[in-house]
Amino acid sequence: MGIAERKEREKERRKKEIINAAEKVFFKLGFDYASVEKVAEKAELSKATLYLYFKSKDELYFAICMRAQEKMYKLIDEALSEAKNTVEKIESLFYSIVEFQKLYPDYFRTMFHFQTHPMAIDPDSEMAIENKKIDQIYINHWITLVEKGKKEGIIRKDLDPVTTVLIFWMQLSGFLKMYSVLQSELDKKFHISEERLLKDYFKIIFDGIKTT
Amino acid sequence: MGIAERKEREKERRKKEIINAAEKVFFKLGFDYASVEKVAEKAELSKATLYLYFKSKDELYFAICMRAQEKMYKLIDEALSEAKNTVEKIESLFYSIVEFQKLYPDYFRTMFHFQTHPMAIDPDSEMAIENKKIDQIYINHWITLVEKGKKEGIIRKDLDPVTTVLIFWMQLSGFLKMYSVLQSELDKKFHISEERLLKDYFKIIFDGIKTT
DNA sequence: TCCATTTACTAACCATTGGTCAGTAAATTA
DNA sequence: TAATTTACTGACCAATGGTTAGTAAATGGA
Repeated sequence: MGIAERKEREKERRKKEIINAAEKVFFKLGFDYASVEKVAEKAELSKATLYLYFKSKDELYFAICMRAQEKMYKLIDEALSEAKNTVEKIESLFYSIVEFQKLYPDYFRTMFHFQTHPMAIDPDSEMAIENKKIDQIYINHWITLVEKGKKEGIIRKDLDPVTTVLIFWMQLSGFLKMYSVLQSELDKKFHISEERLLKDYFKIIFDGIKTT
Repeated sequence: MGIAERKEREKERRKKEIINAAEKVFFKLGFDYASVEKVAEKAELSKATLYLYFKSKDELYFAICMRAQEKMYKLIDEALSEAKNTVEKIESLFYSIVEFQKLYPDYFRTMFHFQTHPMAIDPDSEMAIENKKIDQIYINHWITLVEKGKKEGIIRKDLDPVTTVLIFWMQLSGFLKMYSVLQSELDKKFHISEERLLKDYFKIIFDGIKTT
């Protein structure tokens, strides 16, 4: 039955084309000001057709979030694989997330917006489950990294690994969100260079986590 | 000319009544799902009347932000006035902002949303100028606090005060935003208590800033 | 007191939005 | 060739942020 498979492939391709168009529109206008109609135009389809492939504007947005997640974790994997020891691994985890925001500011913005805005995504949908699973894998990965750091005497003994990872993530993504907003006026308004800010931030975080 | 003054007072009162109504609606539904029509209903006025007092939905929202700012700075002032020395002052600055999010989660949400979403507010409007001025006063206040901390040997010499204050604010407000989102699932999903999280966060920040 | 003007307000409207549905033309199947 | 399924769309709906033309009452001057 080659036809069914071809149709399946074509359906997937169309879906990707729609996400490509959505990316362009959402990145340009942001979630609030982007319209489904504009995405449809960019995809050269009618709006009604988009709703055959995605249940809602939120779900369309979520599809982009999944691409963002993929990009970020890929970047992290690359950085971690190059690190020689636990210290380097923890440090490069930090830097690769910073790098993610710098390389793909639109993807970062999309991800953060999703994390901080309650959206009407079916939590039992295939996409949502896949998304959560991948997150969980990485979180566990980082927790073992912190545990290793504690054993090796790199990280303070009085810090709980789960709590530390959570704080690390909350604070870093929150910081980067603020960073992405302020970035343009950093020099003009505060006379601070980007490098200086990131360097000092790094110092503050790590000398807090490290054993002294 | 008592009439003009009475009219002026009544205008101000009406404006406050509208902000009160707006607060209720925005807090309940969030910026995106709140409608100007609903605010008008709550204020027992027509929508068109609201637009005589506020240029746009964004400006209405901004009025609530200013109340939020007021509340926060008031809380900070109280905490700082009770602190006995520089260490206590810096610590209580941290805690009072945390306290602000806990006491007035809606105001915090409003403030953060405004800070991270580009809004169509006239930057030359009276409100916007007033807002920026107050911010500037407090930022300068904190910078001198960090400078004092450096002189007294409490804060590391290699940190630039301006950068440090900026990092402190970006990271803390970002962290609290994530905290407000995750709060409800903290125990369920990560088996972490709020106190533990905040305590460890405090530890991580401060042992990074302090001289060792 | 009478009349012109200003003030405070609104009903009705507009363009745009996210989302729906009845229907169609082409591909597939039997 | 006829029936069915697939992929798609035009036209519609309710709700939204924002505007406009107009009204009724309060005010001020004669």
